Amino acid sequence: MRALPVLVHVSAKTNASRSSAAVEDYLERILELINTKGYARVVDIATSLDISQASVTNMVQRLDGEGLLKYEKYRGLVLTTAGETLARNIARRHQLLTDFLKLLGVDERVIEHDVEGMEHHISPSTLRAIETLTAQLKRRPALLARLR
Amino acid sequence: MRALPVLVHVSAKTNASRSSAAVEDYLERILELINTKGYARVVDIATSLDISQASVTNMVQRLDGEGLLKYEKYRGLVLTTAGETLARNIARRHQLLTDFLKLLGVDERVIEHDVEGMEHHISPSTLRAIETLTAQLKRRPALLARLR
DNA sequence: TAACTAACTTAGTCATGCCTAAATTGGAAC
DNA sequence: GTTCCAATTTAGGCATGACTAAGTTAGTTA
Ligand SMILES: [Mn+2]
Ligand SMILES: [Mn+2]
Ligand SMILES: [Mn+2]
Ligand SMILES: [Mn+2]
Repeated sequence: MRALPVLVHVSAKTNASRSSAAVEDYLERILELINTKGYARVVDIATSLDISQASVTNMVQRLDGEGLLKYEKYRGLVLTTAGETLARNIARRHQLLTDFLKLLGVDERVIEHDVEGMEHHISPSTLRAIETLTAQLKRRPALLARLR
Repeated sequence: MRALPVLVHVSAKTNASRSSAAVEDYLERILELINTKGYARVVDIATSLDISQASVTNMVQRLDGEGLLKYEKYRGLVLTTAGETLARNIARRHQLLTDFLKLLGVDERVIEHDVEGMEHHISPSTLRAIETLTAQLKRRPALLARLR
């Protein structure tokens, strides 16, 4: 009689590891479209992200495969709970960074650009730190004035 | 007699456009190695960035092609003026972000990780804003204490 | 000086994401 | 019910940047 395997699951199913910046950008924009238009069609996502429709179709199918949204060919899509959680999370980072840089007086266009990249590299503890700082700064007009 | 071409140079030579995060990481590390060990060999860069030697050789040849460093096969490399400028620039962003997050009391390991990603998305004006903020915060111990 | 070997390069492959061009689909208009 | 066409999907490519495996090089050592 042979010994039973000790480890049955080494890793459940190539666990959703870490989301890439691209995945976060798609999810964030999809949630935003759903919140403002009520739905997110391939053409909307493509226009909004300035990416070809073909690329969007491709990514949407991939996100479906990863369980971040449910997609029906030629029809439409809805975020799953997992997808919406990720979307809200990246949206929060985007918003916080934007608020923070606005407080510092950085130009809107630059903020847009920089935040779009930085948001993908903010750990929870860094997020909290900047959140706290932002809150404190907001009640110190004197200091804020000196920052510009 | 045919008409002469009107546009000889549409774009000098696919100008060094914008450096990728990878290029910046390589240049930053190369400069750091040169400053601490006096030279940067392929094996050093590979170990330091935790990337295979083959990948480093590949990138080093590419950076040579882009005029960011001079490379002699099997021998060694030196940064060009353009390469060193870029290297110092990314190093500065890295340092500033690190200082800033340290001030906020973020854990060293987290800082390392986040800065390594964020540093590639900081425009000059955002850099200046955080620089100013950091300087002001440094002379406000009371406020800093409240941030932790 | 001949052998050894760490460092290096080359060759071939892969994943991620993006593109254009060429079908396909399905709802709206006639 | 057909036709039309915008939206969508598929097919085929390309750039970036990483990997492993298989050579090559050159400096050290015996
Ligand atoms: Mn983004
Ligand atoms: Mn965003
Ligand atoms: Mn980096
Ligand atoms: Mn760095």
